[in-house]
Amino acid sequence: MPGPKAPEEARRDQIVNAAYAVARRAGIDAVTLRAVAEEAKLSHGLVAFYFKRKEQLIGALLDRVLATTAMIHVSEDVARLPYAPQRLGALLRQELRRVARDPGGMRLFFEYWALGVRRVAIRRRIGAALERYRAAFRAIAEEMLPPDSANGREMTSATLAAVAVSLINGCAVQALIDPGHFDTGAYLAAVEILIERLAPAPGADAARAIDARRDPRPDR
Amino acid sequence: MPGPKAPEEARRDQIVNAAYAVARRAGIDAVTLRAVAEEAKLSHGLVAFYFKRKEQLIGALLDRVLATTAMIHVSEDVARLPYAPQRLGALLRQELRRVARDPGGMRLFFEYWALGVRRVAIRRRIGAALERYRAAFRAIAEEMLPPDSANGREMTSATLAAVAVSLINGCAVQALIDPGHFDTGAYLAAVEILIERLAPAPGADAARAIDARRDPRPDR
DNA sequence: TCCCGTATTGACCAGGTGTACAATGCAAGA
DNA sequence: TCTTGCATTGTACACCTGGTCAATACGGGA
Repeated sequence: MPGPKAPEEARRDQIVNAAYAVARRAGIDAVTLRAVAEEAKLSHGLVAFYFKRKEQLIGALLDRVLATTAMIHVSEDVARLPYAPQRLGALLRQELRRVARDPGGMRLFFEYWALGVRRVAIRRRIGAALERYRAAFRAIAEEMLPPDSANGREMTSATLAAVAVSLINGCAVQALIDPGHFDTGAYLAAVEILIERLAPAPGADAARAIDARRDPRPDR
Repeated sequence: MPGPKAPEEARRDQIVNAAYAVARRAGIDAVTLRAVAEEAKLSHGLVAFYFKRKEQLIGALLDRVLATTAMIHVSEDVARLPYAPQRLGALLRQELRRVARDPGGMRLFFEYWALGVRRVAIRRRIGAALERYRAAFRAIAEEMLPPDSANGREMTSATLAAVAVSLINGCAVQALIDPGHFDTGAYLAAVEILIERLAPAPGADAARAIDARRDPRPDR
């Protein structure tokens, strides 16, 4: 099973790496066999040899894009926070920072999103990725909305997770298109206020202190 | 000003209409001079004659897309609502309904958004459209966040408007890619709960009951 | 009726695309 | 050393793109 097919797989990785570089630099439309081949210092014939159809190359590239934009990693520091609203806030803060730090990845994600509108295979994979993304928030949301039905009259963990994902993606849509007119720091502050309003946390200040220690104040 | 340049302008409209139809059916990539010409039952030479550069056709098409997706219309019914939170909720409901009723338009908007990432002219126009879109919400938000600084510690009308726009665009991103796993109705309900939590409207008994429980924020 | 100006057409071009494949290079085994 | 097998190359092809432009169709004055 774990055959030493290293060389062949390494070539494929090299090609996908090159495709990723091209896509970041000039967009998905610019990911042509020849452009990728030049980036990888190979002949375009070889690229076509390893990915029989261009669609396969685009699909392999999508793997990488989703891995870096729609994959959430709950760090130890975040998981240790005792109150769910704190964790939700910390996670939102983490993801919004990622968007601000690596806008290129998010741009690529949206380019694929638009592609997925017409191509079923891509659409399904993006839908699944978003579903996994929501699941990470849903786990936290379940703690925030306990059986106390008066608290969440119609609010379920699923919808709260969807709102959280909306806040991230919606911010990206606005911030990436004109960073000048969009204050991500203020946006994040507003989101945190919303969270407190939804489920006041006893130690909100503690959570802020932790984040402040790691990153002294976002721009202003 | 009302020059009888009707015929020439009518042709351009006809061409843009055809381009819009093609874009809705098959995406922006499919908007080629020949495809548009065929849709309009003209020769591709004529399309190229009226729009010297394809970029101009794409630009004219963007006008139409923005007019139907990033243009907000506050109806009389909504404007008559006495309390700002009510108007905010009604506006969000209206826009989310529009997204659900005409997904094609929103898809095109995002396709252009992705295009704008690389093309400055498009990016600027989309940025401006989003700014106008936010402005509509900002007007309402200003009423919701009066000089009562304790109410909105860091929350300004601008950021609240940005959050509202995020909720719409973020919902579209999730709902359009896999309508099966996304309950827009539940999402809207959650958003309305958030609004009540943020600024309880007189007459919303449930919201008041919750607030009575414990909401006065410990400042700082 | 002819005539003329303009709206319209269709052929043509240069460039770029994905794909196929014969021709090469090359390194390891006999 | 020669041979063999495979990774790699470059060429070729059919198609499509945006753009140009001479040739044409056509409709309304004279």
